[in-house]
Amino acid sequence: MRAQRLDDEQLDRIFAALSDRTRRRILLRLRSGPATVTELTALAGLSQPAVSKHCKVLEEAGLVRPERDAQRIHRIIELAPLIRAAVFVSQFEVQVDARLDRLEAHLQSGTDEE
Amino acid sequence: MRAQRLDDEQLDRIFAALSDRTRRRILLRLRSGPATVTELTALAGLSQPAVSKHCKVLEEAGLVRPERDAQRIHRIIELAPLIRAAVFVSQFEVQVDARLDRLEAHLQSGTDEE
DNA sequence: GTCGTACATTGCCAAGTGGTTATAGAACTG
DNA sequence: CAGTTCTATAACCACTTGGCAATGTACGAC
Repeated sequence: MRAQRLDDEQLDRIFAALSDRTRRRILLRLRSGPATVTELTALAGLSQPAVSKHCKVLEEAGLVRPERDAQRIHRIIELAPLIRAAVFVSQFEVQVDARLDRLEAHLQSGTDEE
Repeated sequence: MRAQRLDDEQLDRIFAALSDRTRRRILLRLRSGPATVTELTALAGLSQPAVSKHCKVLEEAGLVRPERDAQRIHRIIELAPLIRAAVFVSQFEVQVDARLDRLEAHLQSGTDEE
């Protein structure tokens, strides 16, 4: 079935995008609103081209959308691929306790700026 | 913080393991019980060494555990890393409707054998 | 012991990844 | 216009990945 192929390719890109900690940090940052490559570069502690590359990977996975504002380009997080990932994982009947979620989320955001 | 490092490394491996469709198929297969490399090789349509490699990747991500039974080695799925992945995704407040879950899971397992 | 089966490991290759520096382009500023 | 800022692209590098065939190893059967 052809549709399955496309699905696989999407999940390939989504999980591959999530498999890099710099990209995960970028996504976590984008929860609190759009950011420019310059801002993300400061966060990542890498060169600007490196961050541009990461943004491109996130974009191709659909996790991020660019939006021009004059000479700045803001990256905006897109939740759809995260839902796809969550749906895949949910096939294993892994139920995450919502309270545990919030706890871990809090811990992680607390140690964000390592 | 050192703990964060370990966490990142784990998520790196988990998402990287999930980023390959062959490995995802293996995991989906293992939902219905342990399987040997030989069985998984038939499923994957790849060489036996290729499947062994995939199993090793899954093992290093903690997604799978080997268990000897005489000359056969059964792979057993481990849910803990999937929970870690789900917890990460849940930080984005992506809530997957449980009914939608089951629907998509059903569709995917229906088109499993390509 | 020898044979056969199941699996892992090795060696190889093409392609992809993640980083860098240097350069180019796009848009505002003066 | 020239200059500055923000971002993307190019070129390069070391390393990893995913596949293969060939070989090695571990175990049970005979």
